[in-house]
Amino acid sequence: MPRVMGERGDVVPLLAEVFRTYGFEGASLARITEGTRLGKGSIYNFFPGGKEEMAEAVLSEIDTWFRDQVFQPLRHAADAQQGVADMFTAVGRYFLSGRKVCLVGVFALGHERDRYAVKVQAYFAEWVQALAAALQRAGHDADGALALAEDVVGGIQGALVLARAADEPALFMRALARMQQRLVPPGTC
Amino acid sequence: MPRVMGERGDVVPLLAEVFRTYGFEGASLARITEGTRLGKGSIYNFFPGGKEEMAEAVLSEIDTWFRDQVFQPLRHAADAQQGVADMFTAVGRYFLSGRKVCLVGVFALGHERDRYAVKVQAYFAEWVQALAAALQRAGHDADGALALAEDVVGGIQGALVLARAADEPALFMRALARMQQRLVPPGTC
DNA sequence: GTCTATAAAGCGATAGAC
DNA sequence: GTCTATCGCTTTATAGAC
Repeated sequence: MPRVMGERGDVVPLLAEVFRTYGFEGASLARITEGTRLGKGSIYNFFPGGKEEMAEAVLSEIDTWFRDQVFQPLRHAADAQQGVADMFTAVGRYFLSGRKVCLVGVFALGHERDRYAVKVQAYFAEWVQALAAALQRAGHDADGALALAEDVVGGIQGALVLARAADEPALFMRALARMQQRLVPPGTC
Repeated sequence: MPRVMGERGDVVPLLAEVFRTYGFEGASLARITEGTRLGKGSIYNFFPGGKEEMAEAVLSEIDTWFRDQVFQPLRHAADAQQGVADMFTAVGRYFLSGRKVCLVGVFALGHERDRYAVKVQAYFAEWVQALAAALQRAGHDADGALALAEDVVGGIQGALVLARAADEPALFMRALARMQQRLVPPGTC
């Protein structure tokens, strides 16, 4: 059989884009078929569980990406300071310099939180924890590192809100730069 | 005719709650009638324009509340420092100490942003501007005040995301306290 | 694996009785 | 001003041809 086109994994990024654009309830099957260029039959062949399974797959892929590209580097970078800097670079790229929104954040604010509580909770908890560990290795005390990590992860989410509200992606990058500046001096004053 | 029950204005807060809980697309008329305890007939009597007009009314009420309770005090408080402190108090109360989400933030992240672009944009722009003005009156230079204002307004939105993701309202109040601490020393170091 | 056709339910909105 | 009944459309999901 000549596998004509993509596997299930190829569809997930397209699905993510649809969910990001319209939210879970707004992502109708009409919009999904349009965004994936796949018929309903194909979609349900890949995701027999329907929209719920699609969102689950999207969240899993996001989780994997952040674990590989952000959380693990934060935890295991030889130079903790550099690991934090790399996080800002990766995050700026991931959110397309402020033009892309965080789906987990969207789900967290909406009614979707209840259904995907575990994954939504784990995503932010792991991010804060990994960043706090890096900051501690860079010289901060435990309490200060945790507080700073919460500020930064929250600040990133808030900057995405503001950037999209103002339709001004540059606002996000400016906020990222300021947060990074706020972290670099561990013992300086 | 014995006016049995509420006027249009009494319905708006109930509508706001429904939109906050389910988002615009998720706020079906079934959920709206349940949340307002009004039949479809009554709803459409108050809001002939349907859901769109309902959301417009909700956004307008939010805008009015923040202008009266937050933006104007920030701009005209005799003591700018105290005006900023009052903002944190008002915001903490408004969002029920982190148990309530910001509808404008939800709309900003979602597809609703396009339809309500002007109001969403204006809400955050006015907030940042009013806070920056207060910070400048409190001793910050213009650029620093604007940057700090963006950090704080964004930080509030982000803290709401994190608090709801973790289902831990206290996280929001802790973030508020840290942001306030970051602002009070204008000339101290 | 991909499509079209279709079923059953829910949607926003309207009409008309009271 | 509030209700119930109903319209037409869209929704999710399934069935079956190819």
